[in-house]
Amino acid sequence: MSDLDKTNSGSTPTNFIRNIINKDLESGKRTSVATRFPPEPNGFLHIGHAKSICINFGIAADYQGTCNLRFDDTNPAKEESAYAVAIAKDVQWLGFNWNGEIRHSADYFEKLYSFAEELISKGVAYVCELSMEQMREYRGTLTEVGKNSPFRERCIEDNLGLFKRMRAGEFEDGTIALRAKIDMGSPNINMRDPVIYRIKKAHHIRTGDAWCIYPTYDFTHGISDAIEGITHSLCTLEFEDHRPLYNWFLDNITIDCHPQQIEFSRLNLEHTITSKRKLNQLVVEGIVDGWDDPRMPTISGMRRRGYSPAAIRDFIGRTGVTKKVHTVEMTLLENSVREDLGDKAPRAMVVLKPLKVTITNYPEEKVEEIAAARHPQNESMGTRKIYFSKTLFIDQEDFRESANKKYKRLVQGKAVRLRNAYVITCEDFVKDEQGNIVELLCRYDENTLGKNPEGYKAKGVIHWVSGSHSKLATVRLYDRLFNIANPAAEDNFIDAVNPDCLQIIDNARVELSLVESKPEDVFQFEREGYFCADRYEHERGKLVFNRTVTLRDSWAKIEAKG
RNA sequence: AGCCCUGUAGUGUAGUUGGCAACACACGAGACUUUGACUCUCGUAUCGCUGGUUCGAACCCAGUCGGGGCUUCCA
Repeated sequence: MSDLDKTNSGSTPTNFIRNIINKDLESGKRTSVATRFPPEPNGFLHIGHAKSICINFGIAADYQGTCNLRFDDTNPAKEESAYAVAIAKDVQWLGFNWNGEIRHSADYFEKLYSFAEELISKGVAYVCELSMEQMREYRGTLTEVGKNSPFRERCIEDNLGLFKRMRAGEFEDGTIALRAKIDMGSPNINMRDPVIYRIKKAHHIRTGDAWCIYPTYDFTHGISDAIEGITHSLCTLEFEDHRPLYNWFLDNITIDCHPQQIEFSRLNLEHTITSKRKLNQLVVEGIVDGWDDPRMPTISGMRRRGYSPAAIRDFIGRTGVTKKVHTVEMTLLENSVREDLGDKAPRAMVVLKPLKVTITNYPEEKVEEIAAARHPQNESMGTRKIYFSKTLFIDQEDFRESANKKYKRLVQGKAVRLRNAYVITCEDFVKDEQGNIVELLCRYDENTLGKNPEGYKAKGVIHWVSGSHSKLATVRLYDRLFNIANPAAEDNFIDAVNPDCLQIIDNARVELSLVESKPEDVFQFEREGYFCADRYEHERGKLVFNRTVTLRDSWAKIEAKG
């Protein structure tokens, strides 16, 4: 949790929810704060959930309150245990600890059933035998009021008996339901006698076959909040119209706690999709390699990409909390990632597209060991050994036969600094039959290790590795999954998938120190970007790195302008 | 169309008793640099629109226009 404090303390900006809580605490309406994160275990958590997690756990932590993790498992047809396991792990990985044991709405099924009986006894709930189609007709539309069900005035005793028979399994799915008796003429459709219990003869991941009737979300959620003593029930905007119903249930049952539901807007991210259905489609159609593919906006995908929990939390903090629909730029996320990794990631040199360089005036068998800083601004991170020899590799992008003055890399006849080593001058180059440059012939200046050359200047600094002291590695260059800002608005979002979202390089040359790296270790490959050793596939004998994010690249902008 | 919510730089937020519109990211210009990185400096808004109240309005009032959500026995 110390990691958490570092990024959040003091810098948490205020928002309308905190303002409400502050007032509640000042007025004495509340004396403590209790929140909850209530996912349905029907899919994997994504960046949108991260917002809800950060808000709920973050507020609880800042007010010395508690935050429960509760699985909202009221629909056995859609829920799976595997999702529940993955969700809990993701929450922990993000750096949060829930209060006590994991809760489940299913744990309250017996209480919920009693509360339903209470509503029936008070004459504000009834068993309705309208079919689903009929119920839809009776409900009316957005502009027309609904009409009362013919079963609405059934007597309390009959309702009680029928409800018991529902529980006993005497009716088939969809034939009968328990409804709240509210107002079929309400302009808020949620108040038009909503269903509170339906028949579902399905196996539940937690209660097994104990029940064949299941409470609906609206009935379950608020009561579960109240049972847990939640003070502020924070949810997304689409539940706004459900708030009157949330309150109605709590006002009509006997319970001594009435949490306040507060809605905030969902997180939308440019170039990203956060619909569970659409993310599933990407997986099913094999467009990505699974829910944890580094291109996915899932928590597990971002983890595999190399985004740290601190970076994700920082990003969420920067997006703020309001009720207005918004779409955040991808650069904001990338900035949080770079800022975090800039401090934490040790530097290393990796050549993605190797171009052989022969130092013509360097002795054949000589090898020099150089101690290179792991971090230019943080000496405490120490040094690693790199090796200089007659045969080196630089990146193909770092050499041109000729170039204008803006090009600060190696050009024939010009000098350049090899990062952490000597200044070299390119004298000649070799082309193959196809005209590709395959080798550079350069001289090195032996008086330039740790000092500037005398009488001339090196134009720039490029990275390199030694031919004899480097290893081959697989490097995956990830780019945004969608080129367009709002793929969700497309008729077919699959068509908007960026064809270049993954480039696999299997002959990258990495400096020797990287052989020691472990899965999930992060690095800055100098002048290229931040990378992490793959969580699953990276091993000592088979190095696999994923690009987390590139470095900011002002040269790309200059070059694009021409 | 009924009900509910929402409009402040390119983007996201702050602006809580009316008093020079703040911050971050992005973008542009420059400095520094053994990473074209980092860091630093400077620049960028007639607060959706119209009218009213006021010495003074992002903020108060009226109207208007735009964006979003709601018609699952989903959550």
